[in-house]
Amino acid sequence: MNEILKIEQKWQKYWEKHKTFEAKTGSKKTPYYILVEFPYPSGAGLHVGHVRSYTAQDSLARMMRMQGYNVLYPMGFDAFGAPAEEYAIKTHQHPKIVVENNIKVFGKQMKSLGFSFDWSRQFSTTDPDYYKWTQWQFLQFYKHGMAYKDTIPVNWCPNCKTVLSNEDAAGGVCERCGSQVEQREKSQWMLKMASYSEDLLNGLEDTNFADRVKLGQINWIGKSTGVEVDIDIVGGGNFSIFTTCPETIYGITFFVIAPDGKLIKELMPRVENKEEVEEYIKETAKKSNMDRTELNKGKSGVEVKGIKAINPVNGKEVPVFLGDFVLGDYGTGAVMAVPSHDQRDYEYAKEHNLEIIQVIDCGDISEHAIEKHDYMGHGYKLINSEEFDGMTADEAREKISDMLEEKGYGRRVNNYKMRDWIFSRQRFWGEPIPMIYCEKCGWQPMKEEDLPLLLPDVAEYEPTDTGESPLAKITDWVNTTCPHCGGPARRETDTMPNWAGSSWYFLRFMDPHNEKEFASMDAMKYWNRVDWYNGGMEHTARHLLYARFWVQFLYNIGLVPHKEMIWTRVSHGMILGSDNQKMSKSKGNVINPDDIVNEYGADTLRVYEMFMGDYQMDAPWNTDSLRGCRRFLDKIIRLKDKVNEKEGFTQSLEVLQNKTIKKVEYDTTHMGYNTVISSLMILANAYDEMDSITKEDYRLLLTLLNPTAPHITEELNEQLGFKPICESEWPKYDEEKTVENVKDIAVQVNGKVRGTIQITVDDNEQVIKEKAMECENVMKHIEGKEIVKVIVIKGKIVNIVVK
RNA sequence: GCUUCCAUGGCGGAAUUGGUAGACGCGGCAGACUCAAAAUCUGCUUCUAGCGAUAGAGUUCCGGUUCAAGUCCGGAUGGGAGCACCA
Repeated sequence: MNEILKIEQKWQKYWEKHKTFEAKTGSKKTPYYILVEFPYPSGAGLHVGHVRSYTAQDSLARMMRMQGYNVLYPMGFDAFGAPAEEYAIKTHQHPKIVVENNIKVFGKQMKSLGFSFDWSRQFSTTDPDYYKWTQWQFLQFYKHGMAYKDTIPVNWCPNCKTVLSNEDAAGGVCERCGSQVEQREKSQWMLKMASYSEDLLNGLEDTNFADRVKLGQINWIGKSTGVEVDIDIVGGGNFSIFTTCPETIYGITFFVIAPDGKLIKELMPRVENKEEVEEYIKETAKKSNMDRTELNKGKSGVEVKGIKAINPVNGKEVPVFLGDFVLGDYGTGAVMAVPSHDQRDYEYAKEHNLEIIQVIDCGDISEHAIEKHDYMGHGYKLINSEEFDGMTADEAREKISDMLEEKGYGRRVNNYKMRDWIFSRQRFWGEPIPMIYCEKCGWQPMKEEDLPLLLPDVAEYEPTDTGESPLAKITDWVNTTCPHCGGPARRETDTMPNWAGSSWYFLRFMDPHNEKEFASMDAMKYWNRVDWYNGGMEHTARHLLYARFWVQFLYNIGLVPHKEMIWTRVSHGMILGSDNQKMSKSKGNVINPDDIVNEYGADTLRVYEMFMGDYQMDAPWNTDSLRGCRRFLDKIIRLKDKVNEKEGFTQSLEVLQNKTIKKVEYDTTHMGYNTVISSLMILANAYDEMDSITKEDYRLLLTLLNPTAPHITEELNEQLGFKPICESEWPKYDEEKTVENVKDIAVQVNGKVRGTIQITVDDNEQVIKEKAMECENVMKHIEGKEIVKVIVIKGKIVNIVVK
């Protein structure tokens, strides 16, 4: 085994010394940018899951370089964030030191696996040279009115002691620690991401993302089309509601407004049951989102007495309720309730004994409401809806919307679930937000020339219960002067979320050492965009969405060449433990890549991870199967003994060789990594059956396997006396030689295989038919029967239909 | 509940996109080499019947389209993922 490690290290040193994988910006070769998500350098080290996607993209990168592309395959580290900070608190080290050490370990591990990264472009998001530009870009957001400070109820994680974005608190649970999130009113920096909803939706058309990735984003953006209707209050005043079902508007029997919204505050002076209403508002505020979902099997709420609202279409006066299922920050914070055709409204009406008016003739609703997708699909007609009676729901939907617009009662609008991006974190280990508060001048941006705003070196970085960042305690750092008036002022003490640095790192890789700009337009135009980006499915609604938003903004202010800078996005499946469970320390099913490299070699691990299954699906670890891959590489080594002195290729292997080149090329570019390996196993088996093979035969196999197993193939290639594979060209196949001259095909009778015949490429349909009829077993099955027709699919199959 | 993906031997998975289902690998069984073990090599390995040629069944289940369905269409069941009182 030591022999293998020696060989692997030898070639790793060779690549490093010869700068084999450094990409030259501006080279005349066709540029191609392959990206894998840069890792968070945790203390646990590299995971076998990293190895899977890095190897897959590495094999693509290595093949394409040999094909003459100028491949950019960079690597860096996303090192801001809570884990490093927590580890630092525990061990009383500065997070900077923790991160530096972890990065060293990760780098060493990656090098031991032979990934062909361009290490000259490496950086960490925590490098001041890098986060200077993250801060600079934040200032651009601010200067273009895209960043603002607002006091809103936000997701607060009591364990991590920080605010979380909606994306990080999906389901009311902290994404990092799993704690239940609380709602707290806090003043936060926000980025106006919601205003990009439509652009982010439309932009997907200019990408080649995998369907499941697109769908994930579409889902999260959550567009719904409907009508906003203005509702007058009896005795003056009004509010608006948003509905996606305007066709049911005649069925309104009450309205429900959000207890956490602004509307109820405005109405308060006119409310007759103030105490009751205020009590309900207080109770709601105490509940987290999760509680709201779980505790309300029944629908809680109180009537807002003294307030009656008017349905504009028929003048009907109905009561107004408070209900915590209505959210203050979605739509208008108020809804019309049509209990006959909405399950939630129905339950609320039952709970509070409210009137139910059926407006769509869809049969009995005494058990439950019949909802939109049912009545629309069935073409049911309207009733109790004045002049719209008798129209189908589909038709009425448009006609009623038209009417609302014509009469000025409302307008068609789109609503989105996606909110603005909560951009403040009350933690130490993040990019400081480069804003200064002055009593006289308010919030002021730092001067760009003063960036980077460095994190101070201090002894304490524990988060605080008060909801203030630990930076707030460092008065030397906090106290500064106002960039506008020069008077005394205080720095913002919150830091950015760790999604900030990763939102544009792929741009920096195009021009990583630029001191004047985050990346030059020339460099970005040369590399054009990320051609192929691999990452986890869990980043679809977060990192990838943030990154697209960030890039679209930069595009709109003229700083990047495309609105979408990422073309293809794919995601790999997880590697599970051998027990089919997610790998975790507590389950004891974690495989450490270092152990595998030491025992079997990096090439074996790489081949195994490519061979283990469908790249896009989860796959369980299996050490026996890994050993099988070691055996395969041993066979490759043994094949060297079969090499003879003859020139050129062996004639009888020609078709298989051409076919294999074609398949390896196609599969490598279509994520069929497992079948790349199996086709090479087939080729190796064919070689093994020969008495001897030529040097060229052998070198072909080594070259095709090289992208996946780069070390051992280089070594064997060198032993044959050839120049290194990584400096050679990829073999070309001849399409004509991928087809056998002679082939066995099946003959079916009535769709059942009854025999096989041998055909040649020259055989015409008539000849094939005759051969099929002469087949002994086929004759038995057609004897005495009437032949209805004979279907001949050239090169594939013959089917004889008989009666 | 909504959205979405998936279902093939003992296991991981192939199937040129409608054309011989089970490639390749793992595991298992039998054999060779060996004093023995490891390694390696050879053969078999979807199920049923048969010594065998062969025949029948078979890609979760039911139905349809087609000369031909793992693949396309409709329905059911089971499982994964995402969102979840979003009006």
